[in-house]
Order: sequence, then C-alpha cells, then structure tokens
Amino acid sequence: MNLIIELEASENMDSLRISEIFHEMAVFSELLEESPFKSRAYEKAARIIENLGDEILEIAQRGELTKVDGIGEKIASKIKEIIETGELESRNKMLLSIPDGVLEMLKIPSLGPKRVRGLWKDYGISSVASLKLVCDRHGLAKIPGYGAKMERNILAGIAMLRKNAGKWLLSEAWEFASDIAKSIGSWDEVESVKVAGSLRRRKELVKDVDLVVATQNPKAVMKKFVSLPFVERVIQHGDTKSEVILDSGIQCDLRAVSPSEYPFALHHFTGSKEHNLKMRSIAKDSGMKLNEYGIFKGSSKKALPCKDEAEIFKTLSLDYIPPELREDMGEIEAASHGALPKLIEEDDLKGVLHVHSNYSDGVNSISELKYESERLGYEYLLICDHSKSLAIANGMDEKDVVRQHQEIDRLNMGKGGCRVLKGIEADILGDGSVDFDGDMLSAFDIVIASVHSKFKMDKTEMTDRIIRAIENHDVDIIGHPSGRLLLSREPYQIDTRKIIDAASANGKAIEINSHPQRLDLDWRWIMYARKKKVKLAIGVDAHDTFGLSLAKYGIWIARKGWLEKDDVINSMAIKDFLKRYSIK
DNA sequence: GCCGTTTTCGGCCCGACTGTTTTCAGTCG
Repeated sequence: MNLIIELEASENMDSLRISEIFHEMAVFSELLEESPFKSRAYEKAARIIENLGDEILEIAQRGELTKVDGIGEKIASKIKEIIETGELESRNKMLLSIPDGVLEMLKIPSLGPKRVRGLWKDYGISSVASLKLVCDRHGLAKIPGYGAKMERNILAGIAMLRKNAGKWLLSEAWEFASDIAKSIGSWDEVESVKVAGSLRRRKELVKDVDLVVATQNPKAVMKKFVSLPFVERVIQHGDTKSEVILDSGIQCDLRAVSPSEYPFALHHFTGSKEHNLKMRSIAKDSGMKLNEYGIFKGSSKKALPCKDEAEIFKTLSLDYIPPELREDMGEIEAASHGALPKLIEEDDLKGVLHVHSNYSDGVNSISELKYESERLGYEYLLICDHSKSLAIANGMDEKDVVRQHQEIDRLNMGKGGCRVLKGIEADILGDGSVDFDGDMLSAFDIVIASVHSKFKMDKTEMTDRIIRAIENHDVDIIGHPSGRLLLSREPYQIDTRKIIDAASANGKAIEINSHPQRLDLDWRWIMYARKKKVKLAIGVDAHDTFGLSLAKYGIWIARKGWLEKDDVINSMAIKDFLKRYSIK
C-alpha cells in the first residue's frame, strides 16, 4: 500500500529512467573495477527494464520483481528505491567518485572502460580535453599499450564525437543503407546482401548501418567496400569484417560470409542480442549449438544445412519470426506454439489519413493531394487541417471549414478515383475541450484530436486533458499521443497506460503517426494497445504530396508492435470504413 | 550482480579485428 502512495509521489519516474540508471551502474561499476560480471548483471537488468517498459512499475507494485529472470534481491531493492525516492543512493555515491570528463572519454570509439580507467587512475587523464592535449603532444603513444595509430584514432574519434551525437532516425539510416546495399548488390562477387541490425528490426533510432553479404570472395568484397566513393573514413578493414564512416557521418559495418553461412550470419547480426541469447539457449536445450556460422548438432563440426532464416527457426521447431519482432518480448514463445501474429503489410493500407492541405499549413491543394493519393493506390484520403486555435499553423476557422467542405464535395463528384474525406486535426485545448463546438465538429467525417500547446503540463493534468478529449463523443482518433520529436523534443508527460485504457473503454482509435521524427504511438505501447483491443490509425501527418508516401514508416512501427491488418482502421476498404464511421 | 535437471559455489556468449605485442588485451557487436 505504501508503495502506491510513494509511486504517486514520484510520478515522473518512468521505466526509461530506471533502465538508464542501471546502464550507468554498469559503466560505473566497470570504471571502479568491480567484478565484470556484476557490471554485466546491471547491463542485463537495464535491458530487461527497457523492454518491459512501464510494466516494471506494476511488477514492482505487486512485489514480484525478483520473479523476473535477471532481477535478484539486490537489483529489486534498488528498483524499489528508485521508484520510491527517484534516486539511487549507491549510484550517486559511485558517481561522486568519477569525474564527468572520465565518463565523456568513454564515448570515444576504441576507448572502453579498461583503457579509460587506466588513463584516469594511472596517468591522471580525466577529461576529453586533457586527453586531446596529450594526443596533440604525442604523449599517448608513449604510454604502454598505446601507439601512434591509437593516438590518431582517438583524435579522429574526438572530432566525430563533437560532430554528432551518434544516433540517427530510422528513415535517414534507411536511405543511406539502401544506397550502399544497392551498390554492393551490383558487384559480381556478391550473391546476396541485406541490411541487418536494429535497422532491419525497425528500431525508431539506430546507431549504425549493419550489412551482411554472401560471397565466395570476402577479401575482394571488403576491398571494394572500403574504397566506395561515399566512404569517408575506414575504422576497420579485415578479411571478413570492416567498419567505415560514410560521408553522411553514419557508421556502416559490413560482414562477409559464405553463401551457406549467410542465413545464420543474417540472423545473428539482425539480433537483438537478447533474442539471440534465447535462441542459443533453445538450441542448447535441444542438444544443438547456434552461432553466426551455423547450427551444429552435438559436438559435430558440420553445420546442419539451412537455406534461409526460416529453416533455422524450423530446425528449432519455431515458426519464422519476422525481424521486427526479434526483441525477446515473447516472440520466441509465440513462435513455439504457432501464436505469432500475421503482421500487417504495406499493401494492406487502403486509406491515407492525417493529411494537411493549403487550407492550413500544408503546401499542396486538396486536388493535388487527391491526385497523388490515387497514384499511390489509396481508396480514400482523409484531409485533416489544423483548427482555428493553432494560429501558428494557419488553423481553419468556421468559414474556412465551410469553404473546404464545398471544395471536397466538388472533388468527389466525379465517379471512381480516390474518395476525399472531411477530417480535422482539432486542437485539444488546455482544459481538454476540443477546438470547435459540437455542431461544427459533427460536420466532419472524422475528427483527430491532438495536443499542440502547453507541453509542460504535469503528468496528471496532461493525462486528464487527453482523456477528456477521448471521452468527447465527436472525437474518433487521438493524434501523435506523446508529442515526441525524436532527437529533438522529449514527449510530454502522460500516463500512456491510462490513455490507452480510456481509448479502449470509449472505442476510440489511437494514431501511429508515421512521420519519421514522431513514430508515435511508440511501438512498445502498441503491443499494450493491441492487448486492450484498441484500434490504431496509421496517419502520415503529411504537409505535402511527398508526405503521402511516409505511411511505410508507420507500417514498420505497427509491425514492430505486433499489429495485424485488422488492428488498423485504415486497412479497411472504403466501403467498410464509411460504414464503420457512418459516413454518407 | 544473477542463477541453478552439473543448485548455494562457481560459472556467466563468443568471435573478429586492431594495435600493440611476439602471444595477447581490449573493444565491439
């Protein structure tokens, strides 16, 4: 009981912060030279908490933390301490004994905890700036274990560190990866090439691009790879593995394997690490060994043949697990008893939702948007301009709405083609009421309600505000529920679980905003929404005709959240969609 | 730190590459 009260007291504590604290503990513990396994245990706990999301708070409430595999007595009590006080005494203590600069040094590639510790404790180098000074004077090369090359690498690493923080949007990374994979795929030596890693798993942010190629001549492939015109710097150049920085600044790693090893390498380098660990342990349980080169029975050195990833899963009596699901979040268990979802596909989308026209802050006219939607094969297009309160985006007033609806009626006169629907992205005002009164709102076919103001409200207020909008009977969809802008703006404080529960109770849909900077609702919560039978709406939030093609990213995230076609309202054919929303 | 059908001690995924060595430690994924 106590805990529940305490939880409210520190309501801004979320699972992400808890997981962050354990990441820190892992690093601190290595720097302070505790047992490396202790550090590994912290690291593991951090990943478990990250994957559990806010569920960890409920598990803590039920007092069942130690039932989670990887969390024992000590970590459980630390989690409780963080939830109750918002702090972790032992972490703060450790932090006090490590200079800030030492932590910053860890971000330099090729410097890990051991080297950083040595530089700090044995040579008194405790900041990136002082390390740079030492390198500039060629002092580092005189330290045992270092040489001229390390010195140059570290200087290059410091320069890169200053240039960018090292994370990329899924969409950006995908563009770079597609270009480079296309080049590599055209070489005679290459039989297959595929993007692997977190990019293939469609994480919303990625650190680098991982590629795997099948070839009989890895050496030649590596040589060509490091000499590609858009390679700016070579970090590693080996016979089967190389790492480079592309001119865009993103790191790109390439692995070359033989065609028979290719499915195993692809699986291995797609990850996630947690998924791989579990796959290995399943193999072990059945008397087999799985690694990036093959699957081996007993102590045999000869791999069992698998022509693709599906056969690897089959060998372990599992259904094929699509890459998006490989996060060790129940996919392996589901695959073992035929319970994986049949994921939604890009082609399943029949309507394009959440499109801004030149009636508010969009660039194109409704007729241009209609034409492009037709070209992309959509059956319907939901125009959603901003409402009057959002003056900064030229929100529509009542007169504009009348004019717009007349234009839409005219555009729909012709037979066939893409049907234009009358939508609005109405502002959720500070008190939770929705811009425009009921009469005006009911003139729209579909109402998306979104927050665009007063982002700094506290969690309870913001949650209540959005729930009030959900309970408004004119509202159909909640737009970009967290308001986050990846890499540039934090989400506003909301109790996402309560919001999903409210949507479930009121039969309202929640948007998966496909804009690459949003990808909001977060995929971790999509899984929960699906459990609560909440329908999702894949919106493009387009402000021009190009934006109509962004639905792809929304689909990727929907898949990552285990969604099937029927979970997504705009996978309905026009006839069903009109019927569902009583549109004439 | 965690964990246990090798269970309360003694393991803990593992392989490629680099830069430094002269057989290996550290980093990375």
